[in-house]
Amino acid sequence: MPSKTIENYIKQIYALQQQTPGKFVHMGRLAELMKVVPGTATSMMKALSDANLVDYEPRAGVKLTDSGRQLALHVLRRHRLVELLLVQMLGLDWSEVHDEAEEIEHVVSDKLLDAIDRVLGRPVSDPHGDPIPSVGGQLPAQKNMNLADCPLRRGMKIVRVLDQHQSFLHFARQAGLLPGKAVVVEARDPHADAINLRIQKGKKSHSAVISFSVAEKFLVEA
Amino acid sequence: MPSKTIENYIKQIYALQQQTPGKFVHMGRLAELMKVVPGTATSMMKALSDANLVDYEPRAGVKLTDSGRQLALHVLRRHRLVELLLVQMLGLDWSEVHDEAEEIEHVVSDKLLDAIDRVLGRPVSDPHGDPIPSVGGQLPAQKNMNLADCPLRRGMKIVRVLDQHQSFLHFARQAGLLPGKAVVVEARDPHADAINLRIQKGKKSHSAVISFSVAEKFLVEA
DNA sequence: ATATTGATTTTGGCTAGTCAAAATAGAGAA
DNA sequence: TTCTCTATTTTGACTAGCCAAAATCAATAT
Repeated sequence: MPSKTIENYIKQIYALQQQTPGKFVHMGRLAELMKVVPGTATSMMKALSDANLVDYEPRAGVKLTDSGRQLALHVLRRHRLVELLLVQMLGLDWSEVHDEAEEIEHVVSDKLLDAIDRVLGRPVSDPHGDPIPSVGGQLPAQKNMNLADCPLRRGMKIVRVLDQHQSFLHFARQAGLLPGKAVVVEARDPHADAINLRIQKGKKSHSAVISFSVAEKFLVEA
Repeated sequence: MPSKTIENYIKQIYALQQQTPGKFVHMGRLAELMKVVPGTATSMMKALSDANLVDYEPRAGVKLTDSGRQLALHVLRRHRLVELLLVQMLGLDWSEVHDEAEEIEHVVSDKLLDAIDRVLGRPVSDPHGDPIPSVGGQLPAQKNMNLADCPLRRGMKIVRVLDQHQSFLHFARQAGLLPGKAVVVEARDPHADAINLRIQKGKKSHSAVISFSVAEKFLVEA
């Protein structure tokens, strides 16, 4: 079994590869996000390469192999099912489950994972709207718009929040920007880096202003 | 935070101290149960002694300090609440939850633990009848009889099963010897090392024969 | 009082994962 | 083409846990 450390490196590489598909993940960036010095990342990548989890090109970077991607998706499935369990069955707040799941994801057996999947009713996404990979490691292709590029003055529904930091999620909830909520982009001003929103809250609605970089964190559909 | 390894040593020492209260736990026995060589146990005990979790007397053994016992009970609380969660909310079999909980018990935060405790309705014992320590580390004193020393021909109720090995629990269930079930000891023959039981199963009942050492694993009350 | 025996401790060495700091390679500037 | 700068890699060292095997202690037998 891969250690918790290995699973975390693989998960991080997977996330970085999503940002720039096809490109190598560089040691500097990886080390920074894993909070280790670059030399540590280098030696770890050699180990992962020996384990056939990554392709490592010296001075270029790494890419996940098929089995590396497989592992990443398996960890992601554990993480997201655990998050949903914590929110739906144990009543934890959606803003705090990410950190809890970060630990638990490494100790969930396949049998337990299936039990969780069953009691939750085979869900397809977690509390933040992130899709849950299938047992076989399939991830439904989601090509969503976000609040920075969706049509203006049209009713949109939030389907996913990309930033899982606790403080950001607190802000998101306080603003009413939760998965499932309806929202309209009323105007965008690139020079001011400002986007005006109207957010539905039951029968009422209120407005809010966010920057483009924040808007990109909210995926929406019509 | 104590590592998973430390928590496991402390838990094991606690269990051994329950068997022979007041006495030192010897390195040989501890090493055997932790599946390490004796030298490893010795050096670990020095570390735990430095951390003020045990009192270590060279060539005599160890005893838990107050904070060691505190830690043991905290781990036990996590273990037993997790077991109950797995059985009651996730539908896992009581015979397999021990091993799962063995891993999960090391990654459950206080906040999550309280959430589990809450949704389970502040339970006092786990699926095997083992009492759950309080948040403060209190354990209700249970002085139960067992099937080897309880009165003959009297209706008894099983309250706890001490052996958590999967195969033993399979046997226990198959024999109908689960916590909550009614049972009568019909006869004991020390020379044959045999105890005759009559086990209630709904309206019906069936008989079984077990040895004294097995009988000691079933705690009962009138 | 001495020798034997068995448990315990010590010593040296191993792996996983990490850091600090020196060495090196490659991309771009001159 | 050569120099410089920055990212990357290498080297040496550290901690937590572990094992193998030699050394030591204490209890018992002689």
